[in-house]
Amino acid sequence: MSDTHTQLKKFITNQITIEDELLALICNKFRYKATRRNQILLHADEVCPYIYFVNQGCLRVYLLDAAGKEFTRFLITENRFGTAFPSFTLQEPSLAYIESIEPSQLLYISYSDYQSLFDIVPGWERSTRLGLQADYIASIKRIESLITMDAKQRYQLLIKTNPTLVQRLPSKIIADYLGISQETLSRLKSKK
Amino acid sequence: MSDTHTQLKKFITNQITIEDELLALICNKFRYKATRRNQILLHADEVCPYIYFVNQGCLRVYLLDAAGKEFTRFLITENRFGTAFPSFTLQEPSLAYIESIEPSQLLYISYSDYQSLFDIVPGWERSTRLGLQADYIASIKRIESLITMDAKQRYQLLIKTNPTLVQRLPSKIIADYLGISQETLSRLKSKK
DNA sequence: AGAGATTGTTGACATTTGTCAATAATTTAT
DNA sequence: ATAAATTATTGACAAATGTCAACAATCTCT
Repeated sequence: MSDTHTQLKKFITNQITIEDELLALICNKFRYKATRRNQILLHADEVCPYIYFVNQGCLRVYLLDAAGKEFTRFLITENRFGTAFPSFTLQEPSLAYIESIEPSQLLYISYSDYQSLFDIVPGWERSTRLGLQADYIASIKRIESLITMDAKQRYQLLIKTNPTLVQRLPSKIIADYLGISQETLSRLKSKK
Repeated sequence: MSDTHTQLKKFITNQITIEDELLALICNKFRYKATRRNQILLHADEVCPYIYFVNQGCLRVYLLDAAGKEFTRFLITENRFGTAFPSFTLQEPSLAYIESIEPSQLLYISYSDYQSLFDIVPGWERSTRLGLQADYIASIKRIESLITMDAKQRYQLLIKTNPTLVQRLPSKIIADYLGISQETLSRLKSKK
């Protein structure tokens, strides 16, 4: 486990002060998994059993409507946690799919292990709260961009806040993350 | 304090099991405030000093762009917590304003008292985490509605999930909460 | 109760964005 | 390396929504 869990350890010790034994207690609950490109980790209507920590690669949480159109709820890259959050948290069927859009190296923990850590490890609740705070703030910013900005402004914001993502992912996916069509994004790019 | 804090107590005991003395310790940090209609509680560019709990009435967290256009980030009604979350959490200048759109009865706690409770009261961290989880899930649903639905669908969803809000607030505010113009909303309503 | 302010409605038109389709470019898998 | 699949671009057009303006309806405050 040594090497596979170092990023997770760093993530946690960045948030809280914690003894090595307790940190190990947390890390022991996380198992390692490598995925291929486009591998589906969760289908809609399933209850999401895991929350993932991305060591390497990229996860995409997306919705699929009746017409087969896809909408990207979240993109999760290195050193971030990600899951179908409502489904995992409430243990109810997911509206979203999870896939690894790149070959990825992941850690994952089951719902029951995740829950047990709240009682077993002092500090885990704080670490989780801080993570949630950050994720919630990010989602507020996203809502704001969706209600106040047009397609072009949102694209430029994304380039500014997450330039790597834009370079790294097919623009098809960037487009539906921004809530616009592939064609509109293509036109935005050519017009400056 | 008896009566003014009963709703808050109920909110907390709904989430966690807690002894009366500890619950009192929490409640003691919350002060009471009555506001008039349209009273501004926070201006943009100020660091938000408080998080509010709404006993009665309604808070609105909104953005104002250079052209004077308003965008409603959140509406907070009875028995919910609300604040300019990024500003309060990170103690940085707010992009948003907070106003009470109705005459309201509020409880509020300062940032430092809020922080101190994490260390003083076992259970407060859990209560906060659970609240955050719920708020984060709500914001994810909102993002989804913004990227997957058109104006009409979003309006119908709001009617379904929050019928009271739609009746109670001026449709101007409902419109910019939905991210659409007042005129578009007016047309949606007449066309069914 | 009534004046003034705010909010809501409607029409005409502009703008943005989406959709469909054809083709080009790129990537992937063998 | 090459064929097949995927992704990106572009054009023409349609649909959704925004903007501006005029007016009506409704609140609100004294």
